[in-house]
Amino acid sequence: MSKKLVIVESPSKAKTIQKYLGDDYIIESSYGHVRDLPKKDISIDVSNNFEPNYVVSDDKKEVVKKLKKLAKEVDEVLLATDEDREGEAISWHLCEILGLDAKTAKRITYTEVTKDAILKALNNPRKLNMGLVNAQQARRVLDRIVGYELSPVLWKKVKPSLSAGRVQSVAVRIIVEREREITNFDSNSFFKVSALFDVEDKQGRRTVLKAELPKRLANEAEAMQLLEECKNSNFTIGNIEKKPSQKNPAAPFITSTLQQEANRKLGFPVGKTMSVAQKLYEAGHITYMRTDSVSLSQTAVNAAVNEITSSYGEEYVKVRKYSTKAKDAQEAHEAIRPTNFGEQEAGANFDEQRLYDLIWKRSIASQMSSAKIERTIVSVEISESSERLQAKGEVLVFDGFLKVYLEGKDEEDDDDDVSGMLPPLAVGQDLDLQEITGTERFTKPSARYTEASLVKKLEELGIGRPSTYAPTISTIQKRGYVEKTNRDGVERKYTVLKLSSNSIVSNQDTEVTGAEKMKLFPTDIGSVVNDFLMEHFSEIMEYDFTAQMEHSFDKIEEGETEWSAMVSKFYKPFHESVEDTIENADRASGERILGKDPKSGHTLLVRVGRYGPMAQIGAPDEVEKPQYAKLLPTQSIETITAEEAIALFILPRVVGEFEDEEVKAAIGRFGPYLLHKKKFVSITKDSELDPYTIQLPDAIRLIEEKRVADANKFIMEFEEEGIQVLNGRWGPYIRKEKKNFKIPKEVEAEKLTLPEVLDIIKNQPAKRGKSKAKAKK
DNA sequence: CAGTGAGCGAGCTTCCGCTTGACTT
Repeated sequence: MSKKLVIVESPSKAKTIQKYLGDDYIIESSYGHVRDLPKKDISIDVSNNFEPNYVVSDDKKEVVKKLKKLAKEVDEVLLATDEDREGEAISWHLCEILGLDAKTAKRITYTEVTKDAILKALNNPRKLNMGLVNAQQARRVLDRIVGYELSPVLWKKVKPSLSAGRVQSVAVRIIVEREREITNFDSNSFFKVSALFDVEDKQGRRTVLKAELPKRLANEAEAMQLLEECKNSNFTIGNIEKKPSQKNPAAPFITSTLQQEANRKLGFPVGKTMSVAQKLYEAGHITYMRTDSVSLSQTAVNAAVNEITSSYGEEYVKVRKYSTKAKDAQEAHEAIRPTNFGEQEAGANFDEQRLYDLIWKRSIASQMSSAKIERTIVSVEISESSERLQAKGEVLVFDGFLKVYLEGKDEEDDDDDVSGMLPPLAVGQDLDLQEITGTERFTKPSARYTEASLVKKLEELGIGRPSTYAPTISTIQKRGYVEKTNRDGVERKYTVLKLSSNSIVSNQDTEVTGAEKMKLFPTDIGSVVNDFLMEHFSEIMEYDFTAQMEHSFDKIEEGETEWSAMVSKFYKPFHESVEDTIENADRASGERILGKDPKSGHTLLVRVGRYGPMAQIGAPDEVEKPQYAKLLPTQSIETITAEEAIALFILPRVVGEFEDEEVKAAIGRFGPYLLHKKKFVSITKDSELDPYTIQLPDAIRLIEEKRVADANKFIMEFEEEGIQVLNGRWGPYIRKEKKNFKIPKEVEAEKLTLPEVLDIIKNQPAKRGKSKAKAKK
């Protein structure tokens, strides 16, 4: 019997396929790409047709060794990597390292991991598609050139260790531009009018009908005028309009929509969604989670139909085919769905269970009938005004897919005020007015991005791939271009006019506006780098740069263009502008001159310095030694005012004297602190105190609290050995010569003896030392 | 652990897209 080796990309997939095939087949996994350009330098021979220097990555040496050995033992190797550009390239690299002839090697593909699909694929092997492989090489080489030529420009002109790239730099641009849009937004106020009427419901009970003025009124005077007219008006039902409508379910999940929905409904950051989904995938509960295809296999549709029929009834079934919107989608996999629809619950922990539940519901709902809704719009006439009010009602006639699942929204529309069922009403009916209010509202700028809504935007622009959304978002945060933070809102007053019992009262109310939770904000360094790249490398920063590139890749795939010719066409002008920029561009610091310091008369400016954003008094030509102060975490060089900048120089500030020594307040690397007798005391955020305004009594209290905490810190001490057992933030730990050691959970710290302590120190596992270990080499 | 911001120079940093583990301060 002849043996065959089938190579796929993912080990979980290998396991599944092994179940479908007999002992004649050995299914192994390549764990993704097996060769790549080394990290240390650009590794492309520009003068030799951009020849890439591919090497087997360190973490793939073992895999490659195993595959080589197996390839020798079998009669045939089948390349079953994903059916997309990257998958085709992996197969080609496998040929290269396994010594297979790329012209004759057997390539098999399938877009769903079902037994039928796999067997069909095995019977229809094809040859390697070198067009796809070459398009991938162009993609790889181009990304390397952009990343490895642009980043060093930033090291020279902005700050070391920064990075730029086709995907990440555009992601940062999106965030920077949105922030500026918000900063420059002029909020206008307007008035919304709504009325409450007393009416009888079906059972004859008094109930409330809410009606609104469909349009906005420009100002208080207009609102007041309408209310005045209403004072002496009668209100009657003018018209009742009923409109049947229907709602359709959303398509099954792909990576980007899963990330968005898990963020909206479960509050997961995108990286968490991916790692939880990975666990579900490895346990065999769901199909592959990195996909851009909304299609379901026939097997899956049948299973969903069975489940819907038995759980909800036949009238809830509607088989639907979804097509993928993104035009650059590669559709190498199915949509993300449960592998077994009969399994309503799965997952090893709460997070996995919740994510599985979401996937199960979304997939099931995608094959369910539409919800039927009857919308009613009732107009209310005002006898003394030409305006009309409107009441909207919605009745669910048939729930359909809503029985299971409704997609979440990114922003609540407060305009969309649909209340459920309306009471019975008749045309010409008179209405009893309870009250009418005119409420001042404000126009809002576009919302800041969350991780998930940024993924949505990137996907719309065709930038990035399912496997890179989460890593990209983490990269731009790691580089310090973007921060995910909360922001407190500010109070805002608004006017409410209320007409009731025939008199109009005007009141001021306050609301909190602009509060943000887990939103992406650009940092100053992010803005400075963005502006620099926009000025000197606008082509790469264009939102459609990737789309244009994809267009060229299509031509390579079709064999119209050589991949190196395409890269060359891009490289020449790009490299020239890199050299020109290095030669001629000024350093970028985002410097803004805010005016003069009133005390010294010297220039007051803000800029990004070596340690981040700072304010400075005195330009280099004015004074020998300028004064510097770091900006607060909430401030930015783009929006800080001169007053705020001057206030930064108040620190360090002497609060007063305590026990014959000065108490100083300042802000350091770890936030605000007090300094007294050479001891640091943090001014914690929750204490509502800050170093600018803190007074002596509060300062003394903090110092004394710290003394108590320090006193409780010591559990025991072995002075001769220089060992202490201390209470820390994460529980008790051992300290020796400035090194900390973890105490195993099961050990009671209070009862430790010296030999036990020494034992813990000796057996402490090495710290995670990836970077350190490498540095030593 | 907390205060820095001159200037020099060595050595380092960096991309995107496929995959999983090995780590948790």
